[in-house]
Amino acid sequence: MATLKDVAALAGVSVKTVSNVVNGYAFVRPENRRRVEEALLTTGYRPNLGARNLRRGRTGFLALVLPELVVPYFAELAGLVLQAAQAHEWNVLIEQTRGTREGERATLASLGTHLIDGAIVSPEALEARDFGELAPGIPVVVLGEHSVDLPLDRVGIDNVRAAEEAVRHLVSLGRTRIAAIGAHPYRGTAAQRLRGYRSALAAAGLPLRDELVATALNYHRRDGAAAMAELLALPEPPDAVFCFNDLLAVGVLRTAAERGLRVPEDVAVVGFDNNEEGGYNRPSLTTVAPDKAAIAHTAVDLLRRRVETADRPPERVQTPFRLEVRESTGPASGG
Amino acid sequence: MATLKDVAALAGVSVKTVSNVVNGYAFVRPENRRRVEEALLTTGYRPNLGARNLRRGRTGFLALVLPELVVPYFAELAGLVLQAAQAHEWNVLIEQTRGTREGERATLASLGTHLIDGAIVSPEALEARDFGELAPGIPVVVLGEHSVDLPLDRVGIDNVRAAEEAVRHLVSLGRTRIAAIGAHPYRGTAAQRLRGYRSALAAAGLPLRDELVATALNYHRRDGAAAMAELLALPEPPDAVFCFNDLLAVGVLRTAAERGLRVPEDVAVVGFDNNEEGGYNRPSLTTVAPDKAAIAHTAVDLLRRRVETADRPPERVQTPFRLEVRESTGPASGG
DNA sequence: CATCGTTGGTACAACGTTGTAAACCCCAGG
DNA sequence: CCTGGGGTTTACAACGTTGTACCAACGATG
Repeated sequence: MATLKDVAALAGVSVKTVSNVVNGYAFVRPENRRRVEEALLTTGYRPNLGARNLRRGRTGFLALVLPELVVPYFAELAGLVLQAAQAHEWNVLIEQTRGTREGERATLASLGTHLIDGAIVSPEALEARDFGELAPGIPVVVLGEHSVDLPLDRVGIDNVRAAEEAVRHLVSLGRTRIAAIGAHPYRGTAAQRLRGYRSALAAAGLPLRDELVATALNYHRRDGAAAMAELLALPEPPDAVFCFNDLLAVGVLRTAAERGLRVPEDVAVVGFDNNEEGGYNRPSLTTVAPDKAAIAHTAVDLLRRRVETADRPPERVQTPFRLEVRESTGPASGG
Repeated sequence: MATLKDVAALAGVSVKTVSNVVNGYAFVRPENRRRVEEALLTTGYRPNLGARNLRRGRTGFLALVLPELVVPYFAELAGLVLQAAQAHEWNVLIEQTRGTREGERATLASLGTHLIDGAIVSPEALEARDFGELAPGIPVVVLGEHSVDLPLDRVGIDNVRAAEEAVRHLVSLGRTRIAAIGAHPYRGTAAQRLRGYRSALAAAGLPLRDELVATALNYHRRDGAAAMAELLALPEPPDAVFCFNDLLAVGVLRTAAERGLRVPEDVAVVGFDNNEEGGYNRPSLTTVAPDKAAIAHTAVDLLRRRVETADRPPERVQTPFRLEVRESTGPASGG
């Protein structure tokens, strides 16, 4: 593969002159510029980014740390981050943590090797000190809530308000036994959504029943199905379910259908994330729809600014969301 | 961030001795080794991979080129490739092409910049010459079929046989008007699956009806829904549909339900890819299930061998698949 | 004609790492 | 005492790029 040296030899100029042409330096004699450009074409020169970055002190890489790509929310988000990063000439390195604290710690630890300019991290189980100890000096932007407050840039929606809106919607349909699926021992977003759920119930004057709050250690379809099975075994089963993500809701819909329940007539269901999948379900899924493109774009932009000037106070950006009302809480269902 | 030089200064030895310790060179005096290791700890040294790779001529990166992450099949595959690559100490760079020829050309072209050791490419619209011209000398493994035969390593299932098996299954249910959705002007896999569809019909003595073969320029849910709407507008609509991927099938199921058709009683539906989503649909989706883990693992391994020895004859590896029979072709449905 | 500023070009060093080769030390053997 | 040969360490160059400093040529100015 051709290097600057090869091009220079062919064009009969110095290496630096070729470098100047490549980088658009103004003062090059037309004659030389022509010769260099010709040589560039015939050799098919492409800059060695590794060397360039070594020299420039930047790597051109950005890490995107997330639990797993099979979860549609993260797949969609990753796609959008890829696009946003492209605009800033960043290559994206995706790392899966499998959502475990060990996985997340290991990933963060392997980050500190000069090969990335910064990281966008979507944590699930991380604790505060993990960041400080394991990724020292690396610019980091955090997606969503996390349990402990850290001086890091952060992007996400207002989960409390979003959950409130979802539950208020169920209340407005006349539902009184509204369950929640997705409580979690240490996930920050889960705590926020639970808080919104509770405050909305309280605001509506509905009682808080512990048996209607189901824990989910994972947020996959099967966990939603399992949780719904337990809720339906209650002496007084719920007439509405608020799920902390769409996958849980899909599992809920499946279980409800298997038990012969009609949605929304017997049980109304609301999800969270607005995965494409939910719109094609039968019934289609009412869901909290965060503006994922805004999240991706904002995260990349925050990271860019953090990389440029490290000594800025950390920012906390809230991106918009809306409630997407569909059949699973609608007036009539196809089911 | 600490460099070898810093560590060397602290330990009172030369840079090379530190390098030797870091790389496990045998002949270092115990006294010096101890001092260096101590200095490594106190400085928190981490090698600059950019520089190391520049020197070694390897980058430690691998590109995964695919149409889009929002398509569950690619998200699942990407997750598995990430895992497989980790075992070989490769970082994975994901590039989205959006499935267009221009996108794929641009991506391949941007690859030739020394920053990756090789690429795993899942092409949709690429033509033969694009590879040769745009990614010269870069080790490439191709996923799935593509139109033109090229001397490149390739991994995939036998799409013809897989499609045959799917259609045979529909025939065995007594269906006679079996439609196919997903024909495509230049996608290699589409051509193969169409061939399997045709040969299975022929083997069963069923007529080939052109109006039952629906083209889909994209393989998203909405395309399946649209194609199904057209098929149902036929004077004699199909009693079974074979979709070239699960997303199309999900769209088909949705449209069928909206028209009040029962699946599988009125129309049986088979998909392709075995996305997790399909198992939770109502009815759950019968589908061709390729062994994605095997595909990912094989692709990474082929690439490793190609990088190590470039002058091997290209290999074509076929990975296993099975037909996953579920409710959408089963005896009874919940719908 | 000397001086100056501008334009165009080059040599060199440096980014952090590792391979090569040479130097150093020490001890055994002649 | 010298020599040889191992173990141990180091200086140097190189990977491909770009910033800095410097040099050369030129026309304009005094």
